[in-house]
Amino acid sequence: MTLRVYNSLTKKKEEFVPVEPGKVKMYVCGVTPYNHPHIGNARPFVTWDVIRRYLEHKDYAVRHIQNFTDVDDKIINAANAEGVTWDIIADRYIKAYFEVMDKLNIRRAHLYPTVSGHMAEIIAMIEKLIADGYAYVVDGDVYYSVEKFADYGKLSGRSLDDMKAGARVDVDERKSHPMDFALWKSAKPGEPSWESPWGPGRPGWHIECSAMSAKYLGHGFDFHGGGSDLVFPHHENEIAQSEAFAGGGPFVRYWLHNGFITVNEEKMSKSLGNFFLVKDILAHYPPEVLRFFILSTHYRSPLNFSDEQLAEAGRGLDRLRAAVDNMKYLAGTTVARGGSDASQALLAAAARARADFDAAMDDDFNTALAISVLHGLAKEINIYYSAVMAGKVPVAGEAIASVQAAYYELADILGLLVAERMGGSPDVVGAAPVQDTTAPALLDLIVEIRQEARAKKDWATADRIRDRLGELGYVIEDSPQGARWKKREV
RNA sequence: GGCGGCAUAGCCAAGUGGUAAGGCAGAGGUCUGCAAAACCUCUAUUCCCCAGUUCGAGUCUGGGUGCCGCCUCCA
Repeated sequence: MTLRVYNSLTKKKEEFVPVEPGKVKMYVCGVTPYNHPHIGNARPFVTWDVIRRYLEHKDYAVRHIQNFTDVDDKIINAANAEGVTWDIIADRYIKAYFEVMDKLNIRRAHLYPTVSGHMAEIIAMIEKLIADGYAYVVDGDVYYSVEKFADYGKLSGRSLDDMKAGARVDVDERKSHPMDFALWKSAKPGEPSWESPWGPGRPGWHIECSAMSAKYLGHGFDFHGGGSDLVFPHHENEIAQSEAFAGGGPFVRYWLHNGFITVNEEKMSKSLGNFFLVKDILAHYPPEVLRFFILSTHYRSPLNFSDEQLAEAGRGLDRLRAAVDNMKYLAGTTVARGGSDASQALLAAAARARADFDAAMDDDFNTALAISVLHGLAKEINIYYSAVMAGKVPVAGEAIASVQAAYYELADILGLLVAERMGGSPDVVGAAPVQDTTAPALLDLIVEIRQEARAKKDWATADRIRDRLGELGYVIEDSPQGARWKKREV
């Protein structure tokens, strides 16, 4: 099966062909660390984490680079407001970034290059752009001359004339074209600065990604992504810089952009002030619920956030988790063993789910459809579970193990159900298992006693035990095969 | 003003021109001592509206309407 991806540059779905067979090089625009990440920030990283997981599932060796823009006005402003240096702010929020993204089970990129760590590369790139006539120096600032780059506007689909006409900002008279953008900004008093051939200053916003992607991935790498608000001007400018620098294109083969998270149908952003911090959401919901919520919509579509939607996502995720519980229970149960037509049907369902899942993901990473495949398999598992619990079919241990493996494997591509597989806590996806052997033993004992009460038709005692355990967060389920307890889902 | 995107049930949401996935919520049923869980059935004669192309359109074309985004920092 071939992977097809929607390329923002061509505005079409295209078959994915890597530059080098078997390898994928991807660069994802990271955050400017000046505040705690909000959930709008979380979407691209969950999305790219799944993209990477799926590519690795397809046996590609993935090289994943994601930057931190640690030299920036917003950081400088935050630092001045607090009376600390810029690096204190950047370090603090880089830590904050990792703290929540780790909880969301986002695998770390192979490298997180920073602007401050790549001044030499950035300056060298600017020097060449000047030497080649694509940039000019004015009073210690360096600007990129958009008119020198014939393809300017090809990503965002706009022409220089359109932009000149629609310019809403006061034009700096020193620029030769209103859309020319800064490659290097001369230092103003009190700002952090670095030495350069044009005097002390700091890089413009866009040049870092051109310089760092070139260093770590080379020219013409496979995937470049980020939020769709980065299409213009950020990515447009990156193309202009990198293709001018390299003397040709393409800078990037496939551009992928995720849609926004909205609140009341409006874009969630720090500047609008309508954002929810990830850490605050995680105080009320398990991280996996947020992750599931994000993946329940195709990455290019807008995703409206609300408490109700998140709760609904949680209930949908519970269904997937319940199927895991049922499989685990069957695997550990003592009911009669042996194969059956039902177990054959279950194995067939698992094989079908694998194929359907891949087909969904091959179609531009359709996670919403992939989740529905998982729901379909969950249903098959539950049908089998019901049949076993009703005493209609024996348990086929090998079938269960095989289906469980398939289920976990698919869930893992989405980065879900990690706690179920690892036996960890749902509070931190992927956390170390909590080994508490006493509580299960006690619960087994209590359930056993309750079964004796039930055998004597002492319903009052049986119900009291069930009610009291319910208050403690444990659910009792009776069946012809006996009673089982489980911890109530969050 | 320029450029782009989206409109599918009560809610979320997928959908390759061939007769509307999945989830949540809701109703009924099976099972159960009662529950719970699970399962079964039902819940869009129809995909914003109007034309057109086609044997056939949620899917293509044109025109409306509404919403959103980018054009300024933004994932």
